[in-house]
Amino acid sequence: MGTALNALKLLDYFSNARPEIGLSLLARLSGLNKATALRHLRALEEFGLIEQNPMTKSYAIGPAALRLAALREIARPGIESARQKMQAAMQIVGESLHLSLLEKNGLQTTLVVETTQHSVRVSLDPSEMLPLNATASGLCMLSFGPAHLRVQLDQDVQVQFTESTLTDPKLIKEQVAQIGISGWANSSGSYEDGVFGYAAPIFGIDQIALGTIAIAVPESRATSDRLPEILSALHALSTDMTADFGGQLPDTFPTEFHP
Amino acid sequence: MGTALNALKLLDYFSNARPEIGLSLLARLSGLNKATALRHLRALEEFGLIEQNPMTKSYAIGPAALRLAALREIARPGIESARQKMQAAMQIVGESLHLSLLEKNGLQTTLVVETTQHSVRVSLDPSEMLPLNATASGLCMLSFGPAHLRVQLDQDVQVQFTESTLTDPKLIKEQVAQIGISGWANSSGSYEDGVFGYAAPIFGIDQIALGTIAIAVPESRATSDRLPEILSALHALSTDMTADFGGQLPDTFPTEFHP
DNA sequence: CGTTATTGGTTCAATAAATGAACCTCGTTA
DNA sequence: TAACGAGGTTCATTTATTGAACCAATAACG
Repeated sequence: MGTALNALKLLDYFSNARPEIGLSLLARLSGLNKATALRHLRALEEFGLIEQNPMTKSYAIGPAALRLAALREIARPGIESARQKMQAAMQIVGESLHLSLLEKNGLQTTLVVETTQHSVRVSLDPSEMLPLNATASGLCMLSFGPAHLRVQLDQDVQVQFTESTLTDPKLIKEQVAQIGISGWANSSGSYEDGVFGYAAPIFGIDQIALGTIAIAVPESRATSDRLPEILSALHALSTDMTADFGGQLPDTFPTEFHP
Repeated sequence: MGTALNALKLLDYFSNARPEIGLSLLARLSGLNKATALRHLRALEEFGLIEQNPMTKSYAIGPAALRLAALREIARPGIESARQKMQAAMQIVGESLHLSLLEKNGLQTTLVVETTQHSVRVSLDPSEMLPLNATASGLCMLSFGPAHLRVQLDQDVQVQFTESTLTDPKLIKEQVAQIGISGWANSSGSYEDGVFGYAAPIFGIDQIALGTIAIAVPESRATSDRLPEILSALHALSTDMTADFGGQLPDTFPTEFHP
């Protein structure tokens, strides 16, 4: 049921690591028949969501994506000013930032601003779904997001990404409780080795987190003396962006973050 | 033929003026049966390209648009730096800018940067297709774009938008020839009364324009003393953005724009 | 107030559209 | 040159899409 949806799902196979995909590979990845995949691609191409490289014959996301994003910005403003705030914060902190929003299927990285100040940087994939148990953003979301996320915690099996990934629901809940008090979350290589993350919530009108803002730092620069700077930037972004999205901070939310 | 495409076409009814649409209206606009429209909307919603406002029950473009735009930026970089350049130019010139790219169906406004310096400003709709005969961008595209556009000029009927819209193919061709020499195009209320436009081409690797960059000025500020400033900004954007998009200026392209 | 339109959404038989195995052609590789 | 995998096509079979009528709920109206 849902031909249109099946066609759209092809778009999910494009990612940072694989921005262009050929017909055969895409058919294999999606499990669809080549003919079906091709017909879907043609439909998407006609709309502009897919573009075929005339030389390589490979397919990539098309220009219509940009138009729709602009339209989205009109319907639900916030991203544009978020981008600017993140860019400004990036200049000060000198690290990559990413904004993630809670969507139907999970926590989606929506906006990435990479640092221009270091060649060793954390590079995030905007097509990625963030695991709640293994990332600072995810833990933050568990702590400040809708209750059903915490309920599901006991049901779902938590994936182990690295040695330091938390998978025991009990340990995760302890972390989450701690984050509820401090207001910010951090992760030390629990998703990817060598990547430290610091995240803070962005609240909706109902004082429940609708997304997170996070700073990702490579291990080599994740020294404790940089923490105050990072936390101060994070707190400012958290409060400012909550306001931008028309949300409201809970009364119990700390007025500043402490290490 | 093409269910997926029909579903996607629903997205085309969203615009600056109508960012949220209810089921019945959308069915009427698209000519689809309500049941069909609903099924399509549900499919799009599941993918995240559509989002339903739980209060008003109206539909709007969803968050997946942003994710796809980010993916597009990876596959075909350029927009992000284009945005920054346009923002910088906006600060200097103090007027709204828009980038339009030639897509399958015509010239699409892809990126809009509105001026923050004046309350009277030109506000563009990113979902709009620009008519080639009535806008500075369109004329510019006719002049520097692929040859088939000029061929079609004789076949298609040119729409008259205002009193000063050019509709005679002969007159249009004269204009286009002139633009080919000067390098930039302008329009004086030929699309919308009271809006002056100035546009310059952005070239692809084949030295054929793949898009245009334009500055839109309300009539009240479109005085001749501001022209040098506008043209200088336009020329810089034209050459810089051609480079950003991996393109090449034709050898005959002027090194600066003259009134 | 009762009436009338209009909204979002559902149902189900009729039908039109999607599907997939096999096939074709062409460029690479062994 | 033979084998392979690439992109793409064909067409009988099957499956999902379609749309008129219908329902419940809300808004508009005399």
